[in-house]
Amino acid sequence: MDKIKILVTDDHPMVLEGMQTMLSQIGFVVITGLARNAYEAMELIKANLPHIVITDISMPEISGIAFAAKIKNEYPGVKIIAMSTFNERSYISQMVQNGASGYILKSAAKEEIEEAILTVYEGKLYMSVELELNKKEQQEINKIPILTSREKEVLALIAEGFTNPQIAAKLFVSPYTVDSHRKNLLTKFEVNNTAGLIKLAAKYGLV
Amino acid sequence: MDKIKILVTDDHPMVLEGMQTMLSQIGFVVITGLARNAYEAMELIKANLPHIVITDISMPEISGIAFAAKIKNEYPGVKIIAMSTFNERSYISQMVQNGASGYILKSAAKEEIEEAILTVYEGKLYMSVELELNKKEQQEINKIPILTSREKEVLALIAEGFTNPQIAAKLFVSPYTVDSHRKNLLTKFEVNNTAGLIKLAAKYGLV
DNA sequence: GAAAAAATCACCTGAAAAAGGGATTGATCA
DNA sequence: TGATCAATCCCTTTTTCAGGTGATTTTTTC
Repeated sequence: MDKIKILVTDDHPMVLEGMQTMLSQIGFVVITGLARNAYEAMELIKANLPHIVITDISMPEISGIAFAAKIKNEYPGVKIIAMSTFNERSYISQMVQNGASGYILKSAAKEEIEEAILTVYEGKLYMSVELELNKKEQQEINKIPILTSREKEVLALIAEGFTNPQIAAKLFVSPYTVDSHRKNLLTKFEVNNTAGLIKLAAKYGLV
Repeated sequence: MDKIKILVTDDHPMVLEGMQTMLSQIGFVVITGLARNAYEAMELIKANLPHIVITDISMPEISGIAFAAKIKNEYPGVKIIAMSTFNERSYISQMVQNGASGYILKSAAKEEIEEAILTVYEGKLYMSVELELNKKEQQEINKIPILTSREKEVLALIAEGFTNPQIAAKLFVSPYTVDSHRKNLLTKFEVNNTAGLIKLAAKYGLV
């Protein structure tokens, strides 16, 4: 079979180096590019159209989250594997929201990266095993609701402390509409008031 | 002159790989070991006595901070360069307290690592230039309100999504009392509704 | 032992949110 | 082409919240 084309994006040269070394030891992949930021990466994607983009989550300028959205928008076929350090797993949900198919830690060993690439290449979802410290968290991730873009907007404004009328004015829609979105948010998050909503949203890194 | 002997400690294999590649490109250094944790590192220090130990700050089991103290205690002559990601710079002072002579970010390029090694080897202090943007951060930390224990209780229950009457029942007090606490919380956090309250509380790690 | 802070309780008002119902339009997709 | 979903809008009732004002009783602190 053809080799799986991979592009790696990370603002840390050290991580790029490490990734390059590791990936070069995997027979079935070929590195089509190493980028230090989303701009460079977009150029390289345009030039080479990789199968999979492995990207860091926290990068200056354009974050991995925004980057993922951009990729999915312009190249829906490209799979994305998010990469982060341990203490950033609150962003998992955001990455998944924005189209990531996999999530690995920077502490991942070669074998895990290999598995992640294969799994994602087959169209499945790969979540780092080191993430499942317990079953509860795993279950929780599956519980993270998928929000529409409008719902995300409304959620963000609610979190900022705006009331329905204020939000309605900002979005140029009727307060009734905002109320609908709000109700849908409560339903999706399975909570019964704003406090629970914001707490969960904060937990999942959505606000 | 003799080459500068360096040992690198990091729990992320990728970072070790990257460091190895980078350091091997610097003429005047030689890697005497790569360790994934403080235990391994102590063994390697014993065996080879490096001039400089470059260590990650956040590691499981023994943190970089404790590790630095250990090194300085047993091998006072060994210089230490702390390494971290961007969002950990609050630990700088602790590392310096514990004997680190240098601080670099994992995003450092080869040239900076080179400079850091030379500077530290000469007995001087090296601080990554990229660190200085924390006046706002400092201010924000000072803004975190001091809550009474009762307020913390109430805040936690609000965050759980309970209403004032429910909280009152749980705490065996009047709903009026809960309401008072709630209002004090809003005042202390300088917000005007629950959404803002929970968002801030989540940000500060209080819920 | 006095002063300050924390915790408690009370009442009122008006605004907002929650919970319930339903309806229309347009886009997307199988 | 029929189904689904997102986004929009509408209505009512009940409950909760936010803002204000004021007071008493513990507990802590100086």
